[in-house]
Amino acid sequence: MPSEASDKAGDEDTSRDTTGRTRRDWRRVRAGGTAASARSPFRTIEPNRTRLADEVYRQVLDAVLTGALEPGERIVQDRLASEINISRTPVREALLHLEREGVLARVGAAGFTVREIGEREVRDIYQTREAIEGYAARIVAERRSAASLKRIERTVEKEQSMAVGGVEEYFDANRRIHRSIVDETGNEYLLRGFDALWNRALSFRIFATIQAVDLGASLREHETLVASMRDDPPNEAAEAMIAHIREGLALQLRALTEPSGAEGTAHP
Amino acid sequence: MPSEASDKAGDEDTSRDTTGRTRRDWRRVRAGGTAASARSPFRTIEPNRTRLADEVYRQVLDAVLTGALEPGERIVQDRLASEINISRTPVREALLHLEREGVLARVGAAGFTVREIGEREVRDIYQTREAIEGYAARIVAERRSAASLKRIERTVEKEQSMAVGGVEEYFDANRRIHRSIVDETGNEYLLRGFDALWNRALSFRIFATIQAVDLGASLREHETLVASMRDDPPNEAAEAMIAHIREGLALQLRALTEPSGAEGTAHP
DNA sequence: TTTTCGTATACTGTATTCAATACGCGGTCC
DNA sequence: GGACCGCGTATTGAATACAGTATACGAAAA
Repeated sequence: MPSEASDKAGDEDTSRDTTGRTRRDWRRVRAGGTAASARSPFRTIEPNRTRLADEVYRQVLDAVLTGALEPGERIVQDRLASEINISRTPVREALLHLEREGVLARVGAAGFTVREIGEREVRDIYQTREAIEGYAARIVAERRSAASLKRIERTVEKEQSMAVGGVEEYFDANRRIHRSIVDETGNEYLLRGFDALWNRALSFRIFATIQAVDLGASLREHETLVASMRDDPPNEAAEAMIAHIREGLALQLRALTEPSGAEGTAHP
Repeated sequence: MPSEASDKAGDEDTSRDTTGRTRRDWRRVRAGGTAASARSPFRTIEPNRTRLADEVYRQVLDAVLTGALEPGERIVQDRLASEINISRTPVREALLHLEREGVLARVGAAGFTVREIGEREVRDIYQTREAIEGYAARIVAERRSAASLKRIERTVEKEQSMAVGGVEEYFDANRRIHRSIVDETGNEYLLRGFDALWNRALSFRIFATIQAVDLGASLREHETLVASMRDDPPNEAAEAMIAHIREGLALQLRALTEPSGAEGTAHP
């Protein structure tokens, strides 16, 4: 059951009452998810607890991802707020959030801008991917769980069949494949790191520069990776993943320097 | 030059002028850090741009780290704000920041609490440390830079001599040693991940439970790690680091289950 | 006594207002 | 013509005000 790493911190302990009033034991409250009160015919209705700030966050991130907001473009809280007809407060919160994630940059009294990216940062991002995904491959290989491998295999197959469209679809499929591997570790921290990293990478449209790629070859590589996790010792599986990503970096850098469209195999 | 990974995104490009007014080229502005305007004898004096929210963030984090705020303890925006004599706005911002970093948890209409941690999360944290630090060891070993190794070695020596005090000092020294290795990768993302992870770990006082540890043995292990990075192939250096951390996890878990104080070697 | 219901209120989320600051434009001096 | 300087103003940061919701406490009923 991947992606469900809810921390059921089982400690229980009555908290010291500093106010003198009887009060709820805050240590046990909502320490993870709603624990589905057993046997009710009613489904818990998730209220519209949509925080406006989250909505704004999503919208701005999408805009950056789709390129509607280009790197270097200026973002003004007040203007954005009035554009979507809310107050500045949630807008501000969302922008600060994006800044902390490295997508935006605060620029003094002049607002925010979409951050740019240079070759150095591309390298760093790919390197960090190597750390996270290489380790994930190691863990999966260590566990050698048939179920895990099966799920990853299925993802590879599914995405393989779906990624017949343009480059965009392909990269999205690729992302889901890689994500499924990290997901299988069941480690919430690793997965969060992965997502943050890809968000950041995509926000700079790193992958958009690659045009002419051999999709088939790339997908075959993923099958190789799965095979390595199943059959090879853990450190070799990690090596394979790292090599896979490293080739992707090389391709990326080639595409950056000669923007005529890169040749060769694609491993974004 | 570690810890100074300022991304000098060298792209330059005049931004299209949408407003018609002459305006500054927002693409180049503050694309990372203050890029030290070349050759000035004066150091840029960072003005009192102390955002209140950052101050609050720091204070609350410190409180959690020192244990002044215990896990499960409730935090109310309004109360905190009046305690430090500012308005609720920056307090709110700081708390949301801490929530996103996993230190606090939002608890519906009842405010925030300091998040608790369970064994599962301890495992995840240590695992993620393996990913980041293991990879860092690999990179350092790959580069085999004499300067890098020297710096790490010096850090180990220095911290070794300083960590004669209590357990607190020892853990802090240990953290600096491990951090120096990640730092030598020069990768901003890895380093940020490392810091976030340790902040989170420390905020739960994971290490505080270990009492009786053999400091000398632990320090010798660090020397072994350095030797491995210098002399062994990269994947072996990574393996060594992972093993080192994994032993630390084992010790930690033992300490968690039998709170009588653990025996044996310490590798936090 | 224990459980259920109703209401006061204690919170957060959002809007609005106030204050400070750095940007950039226009004028001025060389 | 180009560099410098000062002021208006755009834009953020912080404070205050407002509204909605879930919590907690007390009263009533079983």
